[in-house]
Amino acid sequence: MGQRDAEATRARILSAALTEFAAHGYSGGRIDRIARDAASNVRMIYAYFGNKSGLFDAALSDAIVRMAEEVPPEPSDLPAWVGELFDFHERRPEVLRICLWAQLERPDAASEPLGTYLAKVESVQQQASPAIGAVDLLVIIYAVAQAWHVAPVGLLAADTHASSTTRRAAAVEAVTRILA
Amino acid sequence: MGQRDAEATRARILSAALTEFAAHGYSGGRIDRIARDAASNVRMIYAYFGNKSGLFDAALSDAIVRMAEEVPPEPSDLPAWVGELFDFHERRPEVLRICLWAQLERPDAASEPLGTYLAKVESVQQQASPAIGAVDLLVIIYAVAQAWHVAPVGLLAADTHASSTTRRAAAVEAVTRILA
DNA sequence: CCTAAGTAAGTATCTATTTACTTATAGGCT
DNA sequence: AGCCTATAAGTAAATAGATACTTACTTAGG
Repeated sequence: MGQRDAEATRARILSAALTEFAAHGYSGGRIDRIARDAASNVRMIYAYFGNKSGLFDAALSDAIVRMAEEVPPEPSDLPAWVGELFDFHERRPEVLRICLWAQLERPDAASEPLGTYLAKVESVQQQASPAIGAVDLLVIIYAVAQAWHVAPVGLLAADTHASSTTRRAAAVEAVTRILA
Repeated sequence: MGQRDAEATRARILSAALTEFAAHGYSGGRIDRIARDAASNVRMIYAYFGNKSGLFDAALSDAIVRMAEEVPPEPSDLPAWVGELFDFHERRPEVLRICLWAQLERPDAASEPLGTYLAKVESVQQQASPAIGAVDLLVIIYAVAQAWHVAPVGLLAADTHASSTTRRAAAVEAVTRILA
């Protein structure tokens, strides 16, 4: 294990790719920058990931898997879960950003790793009411957790003395009321 | 007013730009395609809008203004308003898409036209509770209205027999409960 | 006939991808 | 053990195609 460590290089490239694509998206992301940031080489990227889209998809999957690990589905306490999702998005904004970008630029990419969350749907089913189905409930909770990240900046600026604490509380309270 | 109509050409370019940027984003959007789709010319785009970012910002502002006109703020009945917002996003997905893209690629662009919505904050103030402030409430409502457009595709696929009608009802119901 | 709308054909730069090359390292052979 | 070599890791430089933006020109119409 000297300077030649395939796994380590691969991991560095993946990490740099997440940063780059989260910041600039797929078509805005630059292979050269990723190679430089990873202290590696353009050629290695193609050796490991085939092409740009392969790299993007790998970075995306990696990010989703990481999220699924850090914020495991918790159907028994959905208000608590929205709080944890909120925290995660504050802690790791790159994950949400690359997901949003994937949604816009490559909507068909990496729907796979989502299986973890899908498994939760059934458990939620019982909490769902006739007015709001299980999947719709999850979709809404997911949206509430990231609401402040997709809200127009101009709107947020209106909140002169806002803190992430009060926002988090608002998200939890909203989901609590939805379930009431 | 023959074939030479500056206003009409400008409008065609703007419309084509909205379509293009909504589909591919700022850095993915192609000036040549916009010129072709507008049945105009690359040179005209630069004559009217200066450069690519000028064109993007113009298309974005135009879209936001159109939204503000079609779905006017209605603080007195927020559940009804979320329903109308939901309908608007179904009717004109380009507007939401270009807004999301602006959020990611050019977060500082075009916060101006949002003033219309900001004016509503005060009216909402009274409906806000200590747990959820006025701005946060608007942010959440805004997020719920577009929830199905930012939800991972894989999650939506789980909803085998979903319709926009039931989704709309879910959004309205969710906001109703939040306000209860 | 003069101004502004419109057109066509560049140009310089950028960027994904490849080709041709160098160096480290694991493992078989003596 | 110590050499030798096949293979995988790493590098540098070229290429081919896009793409934002310009320059030089043409034509409509008041």
